[in-house]
Amino acid sequence: MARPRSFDPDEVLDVARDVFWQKGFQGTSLDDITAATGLAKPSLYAAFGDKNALFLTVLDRYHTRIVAHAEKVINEGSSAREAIERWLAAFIPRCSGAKGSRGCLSINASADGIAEQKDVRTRIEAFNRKLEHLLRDRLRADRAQFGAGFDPDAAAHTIMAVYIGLMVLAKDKPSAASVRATLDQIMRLLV
Amino acid sequence: MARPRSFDPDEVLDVARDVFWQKGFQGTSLDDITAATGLAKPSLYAAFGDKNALFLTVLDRYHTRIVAHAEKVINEGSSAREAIERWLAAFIPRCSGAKGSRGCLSINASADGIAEQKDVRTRIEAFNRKLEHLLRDRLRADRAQFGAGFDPDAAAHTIMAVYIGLMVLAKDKPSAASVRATLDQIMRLLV
DNA sequence: GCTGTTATGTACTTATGAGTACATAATGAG
DNA sequence: CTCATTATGTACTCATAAGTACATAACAGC
Repeated sequence: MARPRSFDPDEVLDVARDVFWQKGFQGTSLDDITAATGLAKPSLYAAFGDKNALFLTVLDRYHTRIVAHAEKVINEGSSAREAIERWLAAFIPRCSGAKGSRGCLSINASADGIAEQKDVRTRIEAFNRKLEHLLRDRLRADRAQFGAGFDPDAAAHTIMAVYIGLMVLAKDKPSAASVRATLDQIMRLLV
Repeated sequence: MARPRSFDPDEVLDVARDVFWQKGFQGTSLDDITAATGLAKPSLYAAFGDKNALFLTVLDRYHTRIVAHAEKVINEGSSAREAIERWLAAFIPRCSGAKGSRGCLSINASADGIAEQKDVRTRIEAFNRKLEHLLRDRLRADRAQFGAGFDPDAAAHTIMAVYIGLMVLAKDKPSAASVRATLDQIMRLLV
């Protein structure tokens, strides 16, 4: 009924995500995004609103995908311990070597000034809470698989802290073995 | 021999540090700093160079102080375990409640775009490495205080990951009890 | 083809922020 | 007191980046 879009919004959002991921929200200019996507500013504004709204959309997609994956992996199989180990191990390639050096978009945003905005802060906190609850609920459900002194809630929170710490340390491009060794340490808490 | 400074550079650096700490490097304008310090831009430039150089000076001071404190506490007393616990416990007020919400200047900088600069990245990595080595060296020196399967290097790295993770999670203003519980989990690795 | 509608590209406005020129003020030396 | 020297405050320049006005292009329906 009128001129159609010349681009796929999903593809554009993925490209924008990569730019934000690498440069941070404040470090990214709209010109960076127009250059990466090939779109002109008016097209971006028409499709996604201003820079803030675009970032929120990107961040939501990022969160949604990670949560969906976690929801699946953490609840898979009969052993809570093995499920969580599989989930953590899957992050090794993402927080070691050159590929890891960009860290995690959400955690990067958390330190960026953008997180002063309520909208962003709320989303990041909800994301952290969601992951922690997935871990906690699985550990609680299979509480019987662990020893007497085991505390599912504290363990879940500690795994989150390590997960986040590794994502920050990822910027130093550690070896996969180094990350693996840290995960092994953490797994010692799940007994 | 000429007109003297009207301000104490150390005080100004502390104020500038607080502004950078709260708003991040990219989120801080020189006007923010002039407003907070009461100094005009030419005075800042004459005393500390440009925004970059000022930030590097601030960051170095921050790192130096934390390392000096760690060097003292971690090597104090006969028990490596207790020394490290004391060191970690001292951070509880800094990564819980309202006071914790600014996190750690160094870790914030790590996610800020400023860390793309070699100068900054190098300093942050050296700082992380230094803290980790203090932990590692103490654990190695008192290796005999721990069990057969204990791995000082892996333990040191894991403590660093948790430390960093807690500093990031600090922005969510967790309770001191929550942080304490996580430290208790980590201390279970030092046996 | 013609028309209404929506997308696109160019070129702008506007704001903000880094950095500086220059005139002035405050000191110590003589 | 006078001068050389260094600090300060005002007011600027210049670059960058967000957001937009407007003319034009591409489609659907008639």
